[in-house]
Amino acid sequence: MNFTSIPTAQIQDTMARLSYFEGWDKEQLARLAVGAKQFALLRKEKLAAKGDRLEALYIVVSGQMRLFIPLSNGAERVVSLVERGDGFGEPCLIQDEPCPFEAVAGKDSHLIAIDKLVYRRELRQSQAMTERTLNLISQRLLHTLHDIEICAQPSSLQRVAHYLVHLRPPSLDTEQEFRLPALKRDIAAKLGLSQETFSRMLAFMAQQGFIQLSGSQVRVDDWNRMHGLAKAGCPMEVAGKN
Amino acid sequence: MNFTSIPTAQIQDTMARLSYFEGWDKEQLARLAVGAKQFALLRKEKLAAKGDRLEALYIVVSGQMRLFIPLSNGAERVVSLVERGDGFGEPCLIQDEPCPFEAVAGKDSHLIAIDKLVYRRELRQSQAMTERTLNLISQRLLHTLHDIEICAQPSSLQRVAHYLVHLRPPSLDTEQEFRLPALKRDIAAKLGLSQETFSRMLAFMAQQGFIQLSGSQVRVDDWNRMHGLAKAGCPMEVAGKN
DNA sequence: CGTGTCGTTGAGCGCTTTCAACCCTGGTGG
DNA sequence: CCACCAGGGTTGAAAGCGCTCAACGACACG
Repeated sequence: MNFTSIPTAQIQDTMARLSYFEGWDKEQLARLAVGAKQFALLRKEKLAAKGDRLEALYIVVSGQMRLFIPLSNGAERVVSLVERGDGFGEPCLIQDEPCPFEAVAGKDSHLIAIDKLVYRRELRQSQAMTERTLNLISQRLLHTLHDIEICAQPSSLQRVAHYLVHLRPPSLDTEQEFRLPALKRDIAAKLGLSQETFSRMLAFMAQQGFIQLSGSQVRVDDWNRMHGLAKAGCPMEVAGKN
Repeated sequence: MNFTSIPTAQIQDTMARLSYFEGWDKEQLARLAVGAKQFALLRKEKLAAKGDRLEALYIVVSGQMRLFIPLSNGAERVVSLVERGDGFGEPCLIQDEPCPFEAVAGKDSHLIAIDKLVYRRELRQSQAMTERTLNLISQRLLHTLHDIEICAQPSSLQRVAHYLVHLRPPSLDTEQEFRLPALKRDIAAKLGLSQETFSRMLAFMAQQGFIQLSGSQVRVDDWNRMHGLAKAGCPMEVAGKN
């Protein structure tokens, strides 16, 4: 964890450019920046272990953080992949509870750490900030429920189909080609699948003409058919010849 | 859905006795009670479908609500079992998003519905209420993450063990006997297991001396051994004779 | 050209599900 | 008092799906 000593004013400046703080008061940011630190993490470097007491709110400035629950068989269940402009740790700080996941850098990253006490003090004193945070956490809870919905799908094929469908939102009316937002391994771990199964399902969908894929580029020609896959329990039929 | 026309004052009175509103201002409750309705639900009666726009915050006065995600194979993935004094729907109201689950009465129940507009107005105007709600939702997010952790366990035996361990909190230092907090069917659906598998795992744990059970009464003699089960990937070994 | 990371493919096993029948309990009405 | 029924739960047998292990391929980097 490489602390590059950076003046508060510059940290505040960086914060102002992050989507996390979009629309926040300038004075609010100034107060939050007090005692905040910026630092770098190397790929695979661990920031927090499951059960740790977090001492700060973390915001990703660049890179990516993998939040996951370590499993007894050595595997991981990815809970969230935090990209630039997003943060994590609010519920732990607010409730003073141990961290429910492990936080490891997925790439070389830069983060900002906002001191826990400062954070809580500001939260207590600013209605606007409390509201924003409530919105944020509500959003995140809904998002988590949606993740659960995906993982609850009875077959792995449906899980992947559901995931792809959920990946559409950014106006893919004309552009139906996109790239997977993370390593396939991590996506698999988020869907509760092994890397191998995820690969096989993608291959199957390609072979059946649901998608075309090269590397992490994916093209979906017919979203309706994809929706069908997500809902219908097509039992991965003979797949021999159609 | 049987609306028993009840005066606002009496609803406010009922609210004051619910743990959900513990410590809230009396005036706050009075304002929230305006436009609130109390009603009864019969066992299995549906209150909201997945995708519905909720028009109220719901608080359970008696009975139990099952919140679940319906699956394509007709099964359900229980997300939460809401008992007396708890509520649901806040994130949907706050974010104005469709309901991510289905809400059905698990038993004959009585609920209070607090009008969406009233709720949001009060939330906007009261720092205290925003804070409380933020705490509530944070708590719920952490709880949901823990549920994910349980469901992520690689074997069903570990899932059940984890679940039982998590059921301990209420000072079971002396009293290590308790009863399951819901129908086994619903617990199974919350663990992402079929009813049959859940039954088998309990039977196995009983046969191996991890627990004693009669009906929904469970006694755990050695919590350490149970912890062991939850973490170690004991692959349901031969179980023949020890 | 070696090394590390990411991903694909193949073969085999075993757990979980599914479908089925059966048991048990409590309530109801003749 | 007992027959009957509905709901909840248990148990058995069979089948399939996803995991594990392992080897291989592709690609980037130094």
